[in-house]
Amino acid sequence: MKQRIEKLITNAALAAHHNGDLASSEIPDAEVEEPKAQAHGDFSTNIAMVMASSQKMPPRKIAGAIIDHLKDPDGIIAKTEIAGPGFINFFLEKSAWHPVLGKIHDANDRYGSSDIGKGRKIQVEFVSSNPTGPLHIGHGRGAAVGDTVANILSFCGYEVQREYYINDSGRQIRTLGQSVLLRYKQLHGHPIEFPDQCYQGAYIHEIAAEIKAQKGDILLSQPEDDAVLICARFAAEKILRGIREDLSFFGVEFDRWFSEQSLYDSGRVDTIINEFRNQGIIYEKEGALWFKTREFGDEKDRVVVTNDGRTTYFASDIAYHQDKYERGFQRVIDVWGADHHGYIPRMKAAIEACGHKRDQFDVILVQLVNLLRGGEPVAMSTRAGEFETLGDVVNEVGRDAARFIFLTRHHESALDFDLELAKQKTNDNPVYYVQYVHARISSIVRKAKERGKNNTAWDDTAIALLVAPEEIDLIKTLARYPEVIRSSAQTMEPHRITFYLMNLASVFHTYYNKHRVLVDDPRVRCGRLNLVLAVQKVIRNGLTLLNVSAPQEM
RNA sequence: GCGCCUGUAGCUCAGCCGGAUAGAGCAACGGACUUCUAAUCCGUAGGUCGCAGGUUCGAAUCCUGCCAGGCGUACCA
Repeated sequence: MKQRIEKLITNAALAAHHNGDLASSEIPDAEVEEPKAQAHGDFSTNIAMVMASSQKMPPRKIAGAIIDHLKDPDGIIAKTEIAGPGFINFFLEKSAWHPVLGKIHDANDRYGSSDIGKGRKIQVEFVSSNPTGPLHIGHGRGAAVGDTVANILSFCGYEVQREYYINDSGRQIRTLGQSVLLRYKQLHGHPIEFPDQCYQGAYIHEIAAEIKAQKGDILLSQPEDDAVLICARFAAEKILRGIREDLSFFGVEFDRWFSEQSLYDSGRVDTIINEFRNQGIIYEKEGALWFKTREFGDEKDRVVVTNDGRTTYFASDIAYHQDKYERGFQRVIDVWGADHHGYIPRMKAAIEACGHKRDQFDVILVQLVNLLRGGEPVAMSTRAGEFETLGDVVNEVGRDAARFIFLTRHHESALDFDLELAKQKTNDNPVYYVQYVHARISSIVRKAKERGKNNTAWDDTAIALLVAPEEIDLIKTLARYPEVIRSSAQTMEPHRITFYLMNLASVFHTYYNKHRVLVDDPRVRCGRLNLVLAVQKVIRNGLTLLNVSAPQEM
């Protein structure tokens, strides 16, 4: 609808120019918004004010010229007015809104989808938690954001791939092996000293016990390095299995699990380091190899190989991201914890050094989650190994509530996640508020069938009877949905959909409390049934993007 | 020190590529169930948009400086 109005305005401005009413041919794209105040109409534009300087005319006069040339062949505009310093306000006929329902009816579960992605390949990499411990609630937020962004982009015509990068190489994996081996020795009655930097959690004990059950005391007689490696591999595999299970339980499925170690095994890391060396963007200093990220806008150069010959995490990350583009992705999106934001400039540098554009790489930063129970913070120290895992949380509050709550904030705002609140089935808890709409409408449809009053055959004359203010409000809200999806895709902000759904739910509940759907007049009933069915479709559509269920009853 | 993020109603947050009188939920208070699910709705009240300048016809929104909180600033990941 908004786009239609924009078109009418642009055409009118062009016509005004051809007629000599507007001097300059410089016609900016009309920007149309929905005014906050109802008195300002259904839509308004500031185009006359924007054009004032280039046209060298007072805004209100420009507005007048545009209105004079406005063509409205479909008769959707009831009234226009020039207001304030030069706004043009549009008041629409109620009948202008009715076709929206037809569109939803026809598009069904594709309503709101678009082709802005034009089939371009895009990759979303998210979670990518080290396999050194179970996922915690912060990873859950990253998972919800990444998964939903992927859904939205796919809905908007991108070819999306979801990927999880497994950091299965390097020091932290070795530390994991050492931690397990120590606990294993302890189980065999050896006195041990357990260093602070080792992983403290109870799961380390469990893994050690499993190894003991499978292998007995055989590791005790092996060289330390071998034993550590065996423990590391065993533990990482086991933990990764748990991570997959937790994610799957949370409704997240990846297209690919990409191993960091594979980049070393295939020699990719060495290759890129040599390439950069030949290009002169990697140099040696004090025994280490440095990548000139400064030349690409970073504040200082970064080490890729340490002076004792170990590659850094950054080195494999360069190879990894290069590989992504070689797989044909035009755009790459990484979802990171906000505490990694300092890493962005060097990653952008790497992207550019590999011959790609900086804006082909985006990072979505996700702020931390404070886990609370009844307002009291829950201890969450990974080092001490005291935490509730994502699995525990999802188990306790349910997948729907967890996913929805993660998306009730802008991803860069810190989020308080209260376990008690998340379980509450009241309107403190927005998930149920939205799901309730779906259930209520399902109930209406069931009742209609029971009473044999379920004729919903499309009938323009029945739709035309939807003229109550609450009905028009509802249709207007439904009309906004495609725009919300588009902006959500463009900004990669999934919370826009969550907010939209809460708003749609609110408008629906208001309508529900004021009007009855199953009235005696068959045509009014048919029109209203079609209206609520459209609401139900959009609610389901939006919840599906969030991967939250749309229940038939509650 | 430098960089990034945040600061909007008592609380939790939207709005931020400039628009008209700044929004929602919760909490508070007062109402609405013989009806299609009260997990709902209606009403009242609540604000120096951190502070100070600047740009503009117009600033919560853009720019500068300051204040407060968080994070980062490794030959860690």
